[in-house]
Amino acid sequence: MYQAPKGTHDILPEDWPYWRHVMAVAEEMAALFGFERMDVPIFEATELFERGAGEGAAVVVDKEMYTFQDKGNTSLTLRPEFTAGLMRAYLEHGMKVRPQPVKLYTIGPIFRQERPQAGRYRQHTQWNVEVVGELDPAVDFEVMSIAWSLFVRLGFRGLAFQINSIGCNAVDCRPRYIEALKAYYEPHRAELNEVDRRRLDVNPLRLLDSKEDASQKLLHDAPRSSDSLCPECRAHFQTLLGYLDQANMPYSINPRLVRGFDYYTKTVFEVWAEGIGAQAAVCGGGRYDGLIELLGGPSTPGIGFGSGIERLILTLKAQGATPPVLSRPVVQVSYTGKDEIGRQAKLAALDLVRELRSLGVGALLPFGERSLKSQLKAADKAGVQWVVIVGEGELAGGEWSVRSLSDGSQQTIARTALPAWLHSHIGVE
RNA sequence: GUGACCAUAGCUCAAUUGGCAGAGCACCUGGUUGUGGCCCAGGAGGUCGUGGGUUCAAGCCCCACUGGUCACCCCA
Repeated sequence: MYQAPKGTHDILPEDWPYWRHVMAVAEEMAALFGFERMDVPIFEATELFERGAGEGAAVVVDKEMYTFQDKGNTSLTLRPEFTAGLMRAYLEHGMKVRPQPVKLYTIGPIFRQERPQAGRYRQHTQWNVEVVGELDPAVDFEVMSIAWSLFVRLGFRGLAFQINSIGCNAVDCRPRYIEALKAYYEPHRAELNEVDRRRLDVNPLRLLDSKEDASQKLLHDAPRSSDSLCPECRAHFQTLLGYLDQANMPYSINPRLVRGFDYYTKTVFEVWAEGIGAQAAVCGGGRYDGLIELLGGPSTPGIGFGSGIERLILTLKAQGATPPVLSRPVVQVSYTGKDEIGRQAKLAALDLVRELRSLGVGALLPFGERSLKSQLKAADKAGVQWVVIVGEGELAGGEWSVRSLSDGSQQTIARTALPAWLHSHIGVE
């Protein structure tokens, strides 16, 4: 038997109500905040993602990307994120001539070859929101607000922002902070395990979200990036926190919240919700003022976030939320009879469902040679309100039987009057 | 990539010391010629994840692989 590739999932009919609900609310929020949808290809030139990730992360990134050669020997990669592709499109279409900032969102699958675990898949679907071309902290606030609004609208409980500023690449900002961090940890090198010693050498910021016991103890007194910001980054951060205060949006400054890639600057944030254990974050984002320049464009600020739909649905289910019910057909047209009468009845049923559907009335047609009993059972399971029965007596009299499945009552209605009658009785019990 | 646990019908799970493959739900049919839900009866549905090995005999023991879950690594 074939099975879906590791880390991928089928979305079954019974899951679709959740998907439709989450996507509809995301679209609704985008409209409310004035974001426009823009879609980018599912694969891009490999180099885009490699350069987007920066030198330091290239090795790690390569390892987890789905990269392949096409028949023209071009190296392509299934997108492992949205931001790089969206910024490529921003540059390619000269979007800097549009009114700034450009507010974009997109929804679609992204691909990373990681070991699957709860809420983490090799193919997952992300809602991604970006604002390009404006440095105002109010933009940071706007982006955080749209994420927040989505989760509130979905009814999530236990919501809280985690926020931090990791500064910029100015010498008196993050570089100075990283030196301070190294200076703090270096005397304790012997206490660290192998993984954290490697972090100390390669990516000291990552020591901050280490889950190792020894590092946990050291964390309490470790220097905080938000205390080591240059004047500009400090002012940006303080202004943003002021906006959050004024809006009464709950946050905690999390000095351990960092990002792995060099182009991230200033604001980083996540939203945490009750629900699915180790993966508490329902969205993660940050400011990337260095990215567009890294891709060969003019220095342009940007900020955005991504939120995994699968994880949102897991959270919805864990919190016991149910998506809105979908409208389903309310009528079934059943037919019965032997030989020529059966054929006539089936033809009449075909005509009636066609007419009902053209009036916008959802109608089901049973198939095969099932007994009337079997057809009624199926109607019950399908949840229809009315069953029209066409058989020998009905054909002879020109009046068709209409049975209400809710109370079992049954009446006859003239054939010509039936579509209008049903149309006016939809939803009426 | 590392570690732990796991894999039997569509789903949830049984199967004694290694000795005939099972249940509930779901699906189909029937319970008198044309009437749903409840009930009753019957039916269909399995390479016991895959491939090797041990054994007279393997769902059960051993090995490998594939996949799942959880945590780590990493997290654009």
